[in-house]
Amino acid sequence: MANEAGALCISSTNLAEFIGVNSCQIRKDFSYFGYLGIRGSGYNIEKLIKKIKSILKITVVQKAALVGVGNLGSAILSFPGFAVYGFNIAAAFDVSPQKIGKKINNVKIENISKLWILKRKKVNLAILAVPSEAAQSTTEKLVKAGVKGILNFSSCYLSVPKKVKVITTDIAMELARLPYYIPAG
Amino acid sequence: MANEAGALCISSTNLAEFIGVNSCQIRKDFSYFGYLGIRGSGYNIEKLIKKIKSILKITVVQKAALVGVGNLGSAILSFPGFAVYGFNIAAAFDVSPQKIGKKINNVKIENISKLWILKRKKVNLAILAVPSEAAQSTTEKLVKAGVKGILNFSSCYLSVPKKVKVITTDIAMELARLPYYIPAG
DNA sequence: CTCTGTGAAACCTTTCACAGCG
DNA sequence: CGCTGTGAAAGGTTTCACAGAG
Repeated sequence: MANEAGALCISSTNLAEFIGVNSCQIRKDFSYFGYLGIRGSGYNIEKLIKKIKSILKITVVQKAALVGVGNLGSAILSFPGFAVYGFNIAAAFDVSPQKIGKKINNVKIENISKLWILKRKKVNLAILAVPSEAAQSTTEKLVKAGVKGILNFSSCYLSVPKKVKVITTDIAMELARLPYYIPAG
Repeated sequence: MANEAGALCISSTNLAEFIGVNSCQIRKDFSYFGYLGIRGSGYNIEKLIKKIKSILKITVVQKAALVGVGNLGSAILSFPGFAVYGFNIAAAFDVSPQKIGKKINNVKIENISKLWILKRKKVNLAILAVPSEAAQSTTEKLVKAGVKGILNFSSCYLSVPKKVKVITTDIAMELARLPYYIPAG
């Protein structure tokens, strides 16, 4: 049984169709996680979610800091989607005196010079939404504050020690990928 | 000669180091574009940029529409980064009467029921920043309005005709990828 | 009979290593 | 001598096809 709300299981064929890939892709990938399907019925959805969350290490609530409360940063602070994956924006920082002290979505904006408190607060993850010019220097402060993972929204390459992981997502570049697929006319 | 500001050429080794990949990767990839390097000196930077822009079809200014002027949508409207790739946000749409008629960054927010004007305005690209519940139905309206490419910020899969290209970028999912790389402790 | 899990085959990407141009 | 461009080798991923569990 593999269908809409209330279903306990989903087959590789159904799941593949749903996300637009081939069904053996799903089976091969899941097989690397061990035996988690039931022959004849498919994959138990709850078990699958638990397994994926445990692989991604998002079983417990993860604290993240936001650095740079401009337009994008404010949008991120108000973004409801993080809760789905169990994220909690535990702190926000900016340089602008007009912003420091204000609260957005119940998170108080701190002076960026106080980044070191992340170490004490045991915040491992940071979302970097500062202008490109400030990206590398802010990254270095984050690394000093003990941050181990950075989600970088600036369009530049960040140089970090090997133990720190950076994921860059450049909105303008994503948009720039679209015209390639569109026939002229 | 391949170095800082003012340089005309960059070698595969330099470029590779700069973006964190292997140099033969660069040479092999560029070789598919034809002969564009100069043995002994490297790749002419200006020529390289032109070539990449022509492949991506971003040599002329591309018009894009924004749909959904919430927190994220407003941030996108004020985002200066699109100009780098020659994008122009030519129109913005929302459902909320409080927002319709207002201007952000010199773009007037229109009623979403007027999406059809995109056809007349020859806008091929749309940035979708509406709540997940509205994503599929808004997509269908965009397709009817002749949009050929959609940059989707909602976390859901969009079903579209084959001739339409969707690129999804889920901010929360990007953040969810980070903990995997971080050793427990 | 349905659907998983998996070897084997096909396909694709990355790296090596070097001939040869500027 | 420096650096590109490229065959060949290595490495990785996707698809096929089917045995066998439920």
